[in-house]
Amino acid sequence: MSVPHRLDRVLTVLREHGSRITRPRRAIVRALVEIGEHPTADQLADAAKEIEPSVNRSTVYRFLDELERMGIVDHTHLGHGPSVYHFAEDDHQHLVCVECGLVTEIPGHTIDTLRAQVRSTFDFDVDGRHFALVGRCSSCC
Amino acid sequence: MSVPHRLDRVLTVLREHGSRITRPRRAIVRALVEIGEHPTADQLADAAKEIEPSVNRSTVYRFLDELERMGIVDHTHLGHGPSVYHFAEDDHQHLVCVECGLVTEIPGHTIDTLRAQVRSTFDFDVDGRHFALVGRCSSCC
DNA sequence: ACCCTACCGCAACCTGGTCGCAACTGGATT
DNA sequence: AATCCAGTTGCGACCAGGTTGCGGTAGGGT
Repeated sequence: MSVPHRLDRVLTVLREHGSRITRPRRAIVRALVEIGEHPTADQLADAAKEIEPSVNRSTVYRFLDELERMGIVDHTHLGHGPSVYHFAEDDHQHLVCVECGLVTEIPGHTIDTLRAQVRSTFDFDVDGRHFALVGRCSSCC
Repeated sequence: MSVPHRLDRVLTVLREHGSRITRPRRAIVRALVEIGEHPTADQLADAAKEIEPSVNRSTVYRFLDELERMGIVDHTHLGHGPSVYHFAEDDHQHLVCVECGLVTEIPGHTIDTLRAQVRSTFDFDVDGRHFALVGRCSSCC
C-alpha cells in the first residue's frame, strides 16, 4: 500500500472517531508509514521530531495508545526490550533470535494450527500478533 | 517432587559449579520451591525476606541470573508486567488472558507441531518456554 | 471570529531491572 | 582452630521504558 494512501486512511479513521488532526499527530502517522518496519515508540518519537521538532515522547505514547484502541495499530513484545508498533492490517508474526536479536516476519497464518488446537483443548483464544516467537535463527544454532 | 528433595538438588548443583551456599541463597531457593507457582523476582525477594530478612532485591536478581545460566530455572515474559521464574525441568507453556490476566499452564508439547513447522519452513528453532501465548480465556471472549 | 474542549509539552513520577563498590563470609588450606 | 581471599552481599545510585497531572494551546464546529 502506498505511503500517502495509508496516511489518508489513518486520518480518515481519526476524523470518523471525532478525533482531532493536529500537527504532532500528522507527524507521528507520517513517521509510522514512512518507517514501514516495526519501530519502537522512541524511534517513532525521534522520526516524528524530524518532521515536527516540538513533538514530545508522551504525546507519541498517548497517540499510539489511541491508535491501538481504534484498531489501527498493534504493538508486539519482541522479548526483553521495548515493544514495537505496526499496522493492524499487517497480519504477521515475528521470530526473534535470542542470540543475535534478528527479527524475521512470517505470515500470520503460520500459527493457525496451534490456535485451533489451543482453542479446542483449552478453550482459549490465542492472539498471535501480540507476542513474538523466541528462539534461535539458523546462523546462531 | 518434594520440597526438601528439590532444595537439595539445587544445592548439589550449586556445589558442583563451585558456587557458595550462603544464607541469602538458601532463603531464595527455599522461597522458590515453596511458592511453587510462577513468582516474579520481587515476589521471590519478599518471600526470601520472610525467611532471611537481610536479603536484598539485587541479590535475588543476581542469583536468579546465575541459576538460569546453570540451567536450573527459566524465566518467561507473561506479556506486559515483570517476568516470572520457574524450574527449567517443568516443561510447560503459559496462556495469559489479556483481559483478566489469568495465567494457565499447558503442556510444553502443545507447540511441538508449530515448532516443527517453523523449523522446516523458516529454519528457525523456536524456544517455547520463553514467551507466553497471549489471548482471551473462555470467560473473557 | 468565537469558544469549547481535545490535545499538547513539560516535568515529575513509576516499575522492573542493573551496576559499582566497600564490607563480609564460605570454605579450602594450613 | 586460625588464616585467608575470592565469591558474594547490601546498599544506593542509576537506567530504560512507560505513565501521569497540569496549565497552556489550538483544532474545528457554530
